[in-house]
Amino acid sequence: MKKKAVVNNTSVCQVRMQAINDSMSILSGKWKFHILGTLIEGNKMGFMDLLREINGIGTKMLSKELQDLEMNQLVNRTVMNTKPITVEYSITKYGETLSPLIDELANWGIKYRQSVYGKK
Amino acid sequence: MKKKAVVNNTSVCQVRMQAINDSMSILSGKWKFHILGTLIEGNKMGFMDLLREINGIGTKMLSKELQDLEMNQLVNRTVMNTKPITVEYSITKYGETLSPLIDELANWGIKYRQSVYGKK
DNA sequence: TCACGTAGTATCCTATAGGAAACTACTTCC
DNA sequence: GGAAGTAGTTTCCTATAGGATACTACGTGA
Repeated sequence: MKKKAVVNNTSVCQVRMQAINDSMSILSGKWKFHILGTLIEGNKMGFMDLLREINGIGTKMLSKELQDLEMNQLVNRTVMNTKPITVEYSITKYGETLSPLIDELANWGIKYRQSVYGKK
Repeated sequence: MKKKAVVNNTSVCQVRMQAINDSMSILSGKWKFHILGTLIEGNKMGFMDLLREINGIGTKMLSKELQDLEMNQLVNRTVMNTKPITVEYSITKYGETLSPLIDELANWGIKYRQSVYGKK
């Protein structure tokens, strides 16, 4: 039996792997999907709105993750010149392209839970 | 201006958040998507095949992640009674339900890369 | 007998992710 | 003047993810 060559270490597979790495590096961490998901369905939210809406997140993480997402053009941050200064976060058009991915992730999780606890 | 109540802290949103948490806890880590993706397109692979195919992974991580995935019924591990003992890893029917998610992730990453470096 | 291929385990180490809590700074309401 | 709401920043701490390396154990072919 001869040494089996590496099956598919070029072109398509490598591009795919790289693509998955790219996606993961941008969407990594415990909170990105939650933040994006929340902004997708409730557009225009303040920092405190997000903090209340996303169960368990703290100010440090929210702040840091929002900066990451802004840097990657997935969310907009607009400072409003209101009486007490407020900030509006919203999803960008580009961020909206993540909608199917997030839906897929959520739906898979729901199906998973059903398969574990039995559907009722 | 009255205190704004929490917008949506029940039912739908909470279920969605929980679902995303479920998915993420199962698919967490640097390598799960790569392993699953590789097994989806190249069914029946040995440990060493995977090690060679997945660029950058080491034996410890591969072993650990495969155990996780097996525990969650996403991959099958079958010990073959061949001359030198070999092991066959393959994706389960249940694991295949992740195919659209992985495709979505990969395609998004590809589009992202194009948008950053310009399409050529 | 020794190198090589199979399939992992075990050990050690480090970087970072992420939580808790306190603090800043500004404004408005009471 | 003080509480409370806005939007964060800073500091400190710890758990864990993950890499590198070495090792086990078994069988085969030269």
